[in-house]
Amino acid sequence: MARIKEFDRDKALDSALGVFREHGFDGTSTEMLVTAMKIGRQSLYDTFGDKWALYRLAVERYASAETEAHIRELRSSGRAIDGISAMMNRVVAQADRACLGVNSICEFGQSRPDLTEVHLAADHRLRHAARECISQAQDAGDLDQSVSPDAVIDFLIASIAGIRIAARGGAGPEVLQSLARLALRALMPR
Amino acid sequence: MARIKEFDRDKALDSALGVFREHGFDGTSTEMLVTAMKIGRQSLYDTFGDKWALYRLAVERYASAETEAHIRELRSSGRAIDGISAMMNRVVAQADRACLGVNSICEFGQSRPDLTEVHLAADHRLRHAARECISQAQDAGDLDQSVSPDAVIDFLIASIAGIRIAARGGAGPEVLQSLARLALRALMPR
DNA sequence: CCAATTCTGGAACAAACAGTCAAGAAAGGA
DNA sequence: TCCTTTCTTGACTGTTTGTTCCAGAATTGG
Repeated sequence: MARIKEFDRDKALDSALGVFREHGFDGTSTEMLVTAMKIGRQSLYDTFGDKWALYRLAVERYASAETEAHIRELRSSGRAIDGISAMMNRVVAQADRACLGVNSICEFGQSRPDLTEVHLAADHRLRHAARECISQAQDAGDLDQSVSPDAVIDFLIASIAGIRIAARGGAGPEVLQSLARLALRALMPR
Repeated sequence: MARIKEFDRDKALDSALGVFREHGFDGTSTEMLVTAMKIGRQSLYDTFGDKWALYRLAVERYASAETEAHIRELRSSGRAIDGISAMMNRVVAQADRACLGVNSICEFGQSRPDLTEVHLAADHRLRHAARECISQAQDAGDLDQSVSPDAVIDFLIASIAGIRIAARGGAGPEVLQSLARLALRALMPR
């Protein structure tokens, strides 16, 4: 058993994540992985099990980091609505890099229960944090009260996915910005 | 050269489309294709060239049919805004089947120029038809005038993608319905 | 400095892959 | 009937896949 050290493990996982994110699971070969991770083939299998386990781990890591980043933005400002804006702006700013979450949902749908579990966990975590923020914004009169917080989150998440797909399809920054602006418009009080 | 007859060709292409739509390009083997299409391997290669050509053709066919369906809904009613609603409702109603357009953009991004071309053509066609409809709705006071028609189309397309990703991720009909409703809300006059 | 551990590189594996070949069945027309 | 074209079938090729095995280099700890 040859495990690589903890420090390199995380860096290697990040490299694998980058490949999966760009090429998907089926589009990524072990050759591409060992090259990008700069470790031997054997170390890969000893450390991560097999290709699928590595993929699942990468998705898990990505989902966790992304969720954390969303929440950080949500809480970045005193006014809750500004936090929501900040979250969407971050998505727009980073839309040039493919989203592993959207990618994996697209590639596998609901066909892999262990993957679905990962998505559900991240969704649950983000939903929990966002609910609070959204309620605040509603109380402050910055968000329409007639839309339930859960519906708001669903809409924001779907809008984020839409923005990322648009970006992957070639849309420029100004278009993405407009998409985010319109998404927020849907939630404003009238 | 053994070409299969025109009638079967279309049915076979539809079958291939169904497989690609569910499993993507890399996730689909020629074995799966010949089984689903119910033709011999040789007929496949003689008729369609190779796997990639068949895929491109399937995407082209799908994009064309989907664009046509969107436009049909857009023009289904006297009031333009009702047409837009109808388009979104159709998307919600059919969201249980994966979208080959979203799928192929997710899988290949901008890396295949011949694919990008197909997407651009469909986008152009839909945009052209929708512009007219949106202008009408704006003139009728059913859509906010301050948002440019092109921005409206981009937003609608992105929202459709978002709805479809949500569906593939497991969202139920009532959630999808709510997403569509909120998307339209963003465009309403205030 | 030695010995155990950890990692690398290359070779090897069976399975699956996309694509080709050739022989024959089916069908259609004369 | 016979001949030509159209299509199916199954075997075949070379490549690539994911994974494992093994010998040796590097690193580590005592």
